[in-house]
Amino acid sequence: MNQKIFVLVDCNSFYCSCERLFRPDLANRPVGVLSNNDGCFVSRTNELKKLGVAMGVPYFQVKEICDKNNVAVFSANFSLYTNISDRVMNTLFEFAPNIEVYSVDEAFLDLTGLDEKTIEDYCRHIKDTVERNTGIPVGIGIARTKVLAKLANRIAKKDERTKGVYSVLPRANLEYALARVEIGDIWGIGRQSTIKFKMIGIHKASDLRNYKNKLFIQKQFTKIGRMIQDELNEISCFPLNTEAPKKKEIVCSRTFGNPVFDLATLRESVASYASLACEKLRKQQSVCQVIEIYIRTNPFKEVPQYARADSALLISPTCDTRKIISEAWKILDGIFINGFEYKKALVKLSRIQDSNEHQNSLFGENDTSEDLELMKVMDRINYREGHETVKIAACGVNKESWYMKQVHKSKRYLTGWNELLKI
DNA sequence: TCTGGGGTCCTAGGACCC
DNA sequence: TCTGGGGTCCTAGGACCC
Repeated sequence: MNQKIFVLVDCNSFYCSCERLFRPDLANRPVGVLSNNDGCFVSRTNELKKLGVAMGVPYFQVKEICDKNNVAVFSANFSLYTNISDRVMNTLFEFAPNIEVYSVDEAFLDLTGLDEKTIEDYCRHIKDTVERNTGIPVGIGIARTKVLAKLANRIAKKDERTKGVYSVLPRANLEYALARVEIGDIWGIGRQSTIKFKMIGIHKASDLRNYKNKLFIQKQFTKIGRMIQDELNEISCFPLNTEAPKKKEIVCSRTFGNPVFDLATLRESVASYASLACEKLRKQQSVCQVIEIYIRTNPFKEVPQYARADSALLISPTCDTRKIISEAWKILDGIFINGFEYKKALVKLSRIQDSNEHQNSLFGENDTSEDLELMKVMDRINYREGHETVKIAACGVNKESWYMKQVHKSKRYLTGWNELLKI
């Protein structure tokens, strides 16, 4: 039997590592990156983790710790991270023809067929090359299945003796890893399932692997649960997906920098999010037929609460920002109630179809070639000259009242001519 | 004062059909 | 007393991921 070999390459503290690239002075300082609006920590270096700052914790709750320990705190700079991610992935493509770019900081490589005696050395070579080419440190896990590669990767990162590469191909390593990793730390097993697993006496990965009643697992934890169990037994269930499929839904939402009370401002934000969503829609050459709008107040604040969503089905699918905004506003007007303190709005496009395959409507207003050409020109200008160089007037010009706060943002070292690193 | 954003998959249950 | 059976399609909501 031709046994598969999956390798998971995962960037260490990815956003933080990106920030460090341009600030070598931060090499030994704790670094953290915040979510939009400078809300919560979404990336932390080991130094910051050691200070007890947990993933997802609100910044204001640990600000004192950060100040006291000279933590370098950054607002998220996603265009920078995406750019560096591309460089990392391009380097990985040199090592394997079949790659699944799983997220901004992770990729699975199919290394089936390589000599198992030397595969660890090969992976160390991959690791060194990525670090040399991009400056981003990575950890690598090697296994027969994706779930096990994830598990191996976890050990590679946690255990310094591995020096960042760990293989569970050897029997002894596999047993060691399975006995050590908690059930809740397995890829695909979240909080709810962890509770259920523990109730039936499954605490470690090895417990699940050895559990005899597969039917029960399937019944209680769905098909996915059974597949995870199989993967722990080195039976591959999750294949490598080398092509990124088109999105079936496109969501754009933001928390406001300041609370919003009036419909006019809410409309501006919804128009802006709709524009962004439409750009993504056109980028994958799709049209959509359903638009959903959601607004809500701040659930953390002691004020009267309100949240509501509604959607509209278009007669003819479209990717025209103007039509989407006008529909979005109709929905918004229907769910808006005066007197609340709004904190967030969301735009979701769904029933997405291929733009050249969808059926035109006999009755609705289909996108004309002029409409499509206009959108194309807008996208081209904005790509070349920067986001919102041209935009629909509905998005507003002065976004200060609602636009997100980013007090600690680093420069656009790679995407803005005026902000290139000076040496 | 201050708490993120963007996705996918699965299942149960209702609507509907013959 | 006693009230079909089987199938498909769709959607909402839960769970999970990074």
